[in-house]
Amino acid sequence: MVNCLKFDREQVVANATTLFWARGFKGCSMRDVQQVVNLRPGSLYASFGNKENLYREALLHYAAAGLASLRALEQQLDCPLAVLRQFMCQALANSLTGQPDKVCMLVKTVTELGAEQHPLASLARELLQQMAAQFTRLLAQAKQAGLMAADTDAAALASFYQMQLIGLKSVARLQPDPAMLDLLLQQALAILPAEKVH
Amino acid sequence: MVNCLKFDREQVVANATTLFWARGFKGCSMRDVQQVVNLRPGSLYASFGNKENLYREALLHYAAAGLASLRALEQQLDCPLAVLRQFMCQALANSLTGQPDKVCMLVKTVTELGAEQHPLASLARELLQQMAAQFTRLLAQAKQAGLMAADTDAAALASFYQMQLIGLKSVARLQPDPAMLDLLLQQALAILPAEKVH
DNA sequence: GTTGATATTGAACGACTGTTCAATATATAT
DNA sequence: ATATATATTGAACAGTCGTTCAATATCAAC
Repeated sequence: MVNCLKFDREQVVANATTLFWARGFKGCSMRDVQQVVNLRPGSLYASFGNKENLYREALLHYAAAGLASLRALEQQLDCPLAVLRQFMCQALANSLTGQPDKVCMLVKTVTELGAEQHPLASLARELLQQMAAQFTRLLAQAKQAGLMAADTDAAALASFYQMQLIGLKSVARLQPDPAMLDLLLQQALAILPAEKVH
Repeated sequence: MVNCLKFDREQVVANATTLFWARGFKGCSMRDVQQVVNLRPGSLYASFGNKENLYREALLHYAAAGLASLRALEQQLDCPLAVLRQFMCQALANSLTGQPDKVCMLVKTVTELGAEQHPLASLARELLQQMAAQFTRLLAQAKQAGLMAADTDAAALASFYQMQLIGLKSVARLQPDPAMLDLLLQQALAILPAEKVH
C-alpha cells in the first residue's frame, strides 16, 4: 500500500464548504475551488470524482458541523428548551458576524437547485429534516420533563421553530440592523414555551 | 417614426420573469430565455441591452405584481389586518399550487447574488423593503383604527410579519405537507393582533 | 539504488456562456 | 413604387465551464 497524499482531505472539504456556502453551486467554478484548496484539477478529480460529489461532501460536512454545535449546547445546558433558545441566538450571531452571506447552506442549496429537482437539493432537504428531527427530540424531552403542555405536537412545533430560524436568518441578511434583529429574535423566541424558573 | 416590433415587450418580460424566478440568474442562460420568449439574440439585446438589465426588469415586474395583489386585497377587505392575513394565506396557497419552486423571487435573488454584492441583489433588497413598508402602512392603519395597542411598533411588527412569510414559504418548499403547513400558517397568524369581531 | 505503484501536474478538450454584427426583412413616408 | 429608417436574423466571437489525460514527480519495498 502506498500513500502519496500531500493534502489534508478534511481541510480541503472544509475550505470548499466555505466557498460553496458563500457563492452557491453554480456561482462557484471548479477553478475557484482549485485555487482556494490549492490543488490542481487532477488531484481534485481523483479524490472527489466531480463537482457534484465535492459539493455533496461539503453539504455533509456543513450538516455535521450543525449537529455537532447542537450537541455541544446539549452538554452545556440542562434544559432542552434553553438549548433551542441558545441555538437560535447563536445562529443569529453568526449571521451578523459572518463576512459572507451566512444563510444556512442547506436552505441556500434547496433555493438554488430545488426547482430543477437536483439530487443535491434532495440531499439538502433530507439534512434539514434531520436537523428538524433533533429539534423534535429536544421538544419531546421538554414535554416529558413537564416544561410544556402534554398535548403539544413536538414535531409541529419543531417545524415552526425551524421556520422561525430560516425566517430570522433571511431577514438578517436583508437588513443587518442588530437592534431590530434582536427584537425579532425575542419575538420568535416568545413562541417557544418558556423555561420554568428555578 | 417607425415601429416594426413584432413582439409584446411586456409579455416577453412576463415570460422571462417566470423562467428567471424558477431557475435563478445563473441557472438560466440567455438561450433558455430566447427560447421561452421566442426571440433571437439580436432582438433581445436591442430591447434590453444585456442579461442583467433583463433580469432587472423581471424583478421590477415581479415586485409590481406583488404590490398589485396587495392593493387588490385592500380594495376587497375593510380591515387592514384581514388584508395582511389574506395576503399570507394567498402566498402559502401559491407556494402549494405553483409548479416551480415558488419562493419569493426577491428573496431568491438576494440568496443567490447577495454574497457577491451584486447590484441585482441590492435592487431585490430595496424591493423587499418597499413591500415591508406597505405592511408597516397597513399596521399603522390598524393601530389608528384601534385594532392594536397604541404602543405597538408598526415597523418592527411588519418586519416580523415579513419574516414569518419568508419562513413559511421556505418550509413549504421543504415539506409540502398541506396539513402541517396550514398548522404553521395558523401559528404564524396567531402572532398578528386579532381582528375585532363585528 | 532500483523497481513498481500511486499522486500530482498543467495543458488541452469540447461544450456552453453572454454578446456582437453584417446581412436580411419589414414597415412607414413620399 | 421607391427610399429610408428601423427590426430581425442566425452565424460567429472570445471567454469560461467541467473534465480528462499523458507526462512527471513522489512514495514505500526490496
